[in-house]
Amino acid sequence: MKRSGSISQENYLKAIFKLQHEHGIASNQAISEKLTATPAAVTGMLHKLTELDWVEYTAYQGAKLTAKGRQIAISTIRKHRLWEVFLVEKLQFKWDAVHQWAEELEHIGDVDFTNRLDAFLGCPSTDPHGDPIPDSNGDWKGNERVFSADALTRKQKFTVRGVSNSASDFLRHLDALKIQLGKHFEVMDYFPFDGSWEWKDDQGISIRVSREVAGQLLAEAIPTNRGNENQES
Amino acid sequence: MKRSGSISQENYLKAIFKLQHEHGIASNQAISEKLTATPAAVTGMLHKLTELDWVEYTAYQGAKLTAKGRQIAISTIRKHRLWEVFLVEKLQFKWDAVHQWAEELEHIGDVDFTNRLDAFLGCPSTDPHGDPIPDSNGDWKGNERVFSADALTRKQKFTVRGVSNSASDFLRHLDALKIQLGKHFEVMDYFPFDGSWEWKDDQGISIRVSREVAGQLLAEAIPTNRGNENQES
DNA sequence: GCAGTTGTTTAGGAGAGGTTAAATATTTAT
DNA sequence: ATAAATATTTAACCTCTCCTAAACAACTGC
Ligand SMILES: [Mn+2]
Ligand SMILES: [Mn+2]
Ligand SMILES: [Mn+2]
Ligand SMILES: [Mn+2]
Repeated sequence: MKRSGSISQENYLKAIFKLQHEHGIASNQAISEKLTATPAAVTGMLHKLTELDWVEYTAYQGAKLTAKGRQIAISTIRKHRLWEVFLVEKLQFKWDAVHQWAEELEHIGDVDFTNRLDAFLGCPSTDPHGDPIPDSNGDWKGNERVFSADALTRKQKFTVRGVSNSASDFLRHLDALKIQLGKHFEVMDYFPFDGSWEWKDDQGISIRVSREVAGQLLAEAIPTNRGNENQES
Repeated sequence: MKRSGSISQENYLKAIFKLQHEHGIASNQAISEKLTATPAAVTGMLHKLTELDWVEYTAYQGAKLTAKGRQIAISTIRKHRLWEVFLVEKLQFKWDAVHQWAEELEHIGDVDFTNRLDAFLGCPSTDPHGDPIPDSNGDWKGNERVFSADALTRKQKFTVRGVSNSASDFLRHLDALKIQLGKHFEVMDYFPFDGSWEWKDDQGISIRVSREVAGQLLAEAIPTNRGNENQES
């Protein structure tokens, strides 16, 4: 089995998929920004994707994926995230360096290939940035208990679960702060003056975290332990 | 660092590299057959590659790689063969199924990426078809003791070292004959009538091998053991 | 409700990499 | 040496995906 669509088409479907989740519909402009193409190019491609029946598109309104389009988008995202796991776990890339390569690798391989990669990696459920990896049926479980770290409250203990921004400079900044996925912190203080925080890690080491950082970090609250130590399964 | 040339350009350089080895120069027709493109397309691309200084090309004569062209070709071949090892060793693909995917994967990754992949795979020296894998300097050691299996002589013991044809149907035929790389055989008989052979493996199991098969198998002779059992290191 | 701003589409065109068919070179055979 | 066969190049055109500039639709403010 060959690639579903061209590389460019798969990139469009992926972009529309993500925008549809955020805004219900993917506007021409939003797509054009996400793919750094001109709005004119987007209009042209939307016509083609409509022809292929992968997108439903009303002029001046925006685009939504059809069932087939969504399937292709999800399978591309699945491949992207699996390759990212491969790059970090097997090739020892840092998490800020994998996106560019995954952006190319995601267009390679059919269902069988992807399932083999998945199995080889031990069927991971999230990628190096905490994003869920769809299974071979295109299903995944979002973690509903995850929320933006700027919604934390004093004394709250939490686990870092993901980032809502995978830009290299942000990820390297997290490295500098020694913030990694899975790490536990406790909220020590909040400073309304600039929206910054003080968090303390397991070793009792405190870090100062800016509003910008907290706003793009995803956290999961750890229930206050009442005679029950291990919340992690 | 990004890709050296476009995917198409890399495919041309690879084809020219191989043809140059076989015939000293890559003719338009040979290239066109190897890439299943029309001769007209080849002429066009040779002009472009000449512009880039990756190829030296004389009209009606043929093409040869420049130093830079050879470097790109070798690095592409290195990636191709490393990915093939990955697909067989890590994703459990059969050796007849890896070429198609490697043909796409070979265009991904820079020098650092490739070296990481190489290290992860344990710096293999040959791919699943016995072909040598260039190191990061573009050097590799060909095995001079390897020759075509149709040049064997009766009573000769040998090791299967490679295939000179990686087509799926040939590889599956070898699977059916239980012929694998590294396996030892002894030549029991040769039948001039149809050029076929009888070979016996380690377990004393005999197989009949056609002229076509022997002609595309690469063997390495095992020196007749004079009080020296293990020739393999 | 109408002007202005903003977003979208259309028109025209570019470049990369192909194709087919015709024109040329080159090689082979007589 | 010349005619025929074969290989290569050129010419014209195609598809894909992108671009810029101009036309057009849809919102916004008042
Ligand atoms: Mn991509
Ligand atoms: Mn990711
Ligand atoms: Mn290729
Ligand atoms: Mn191979």
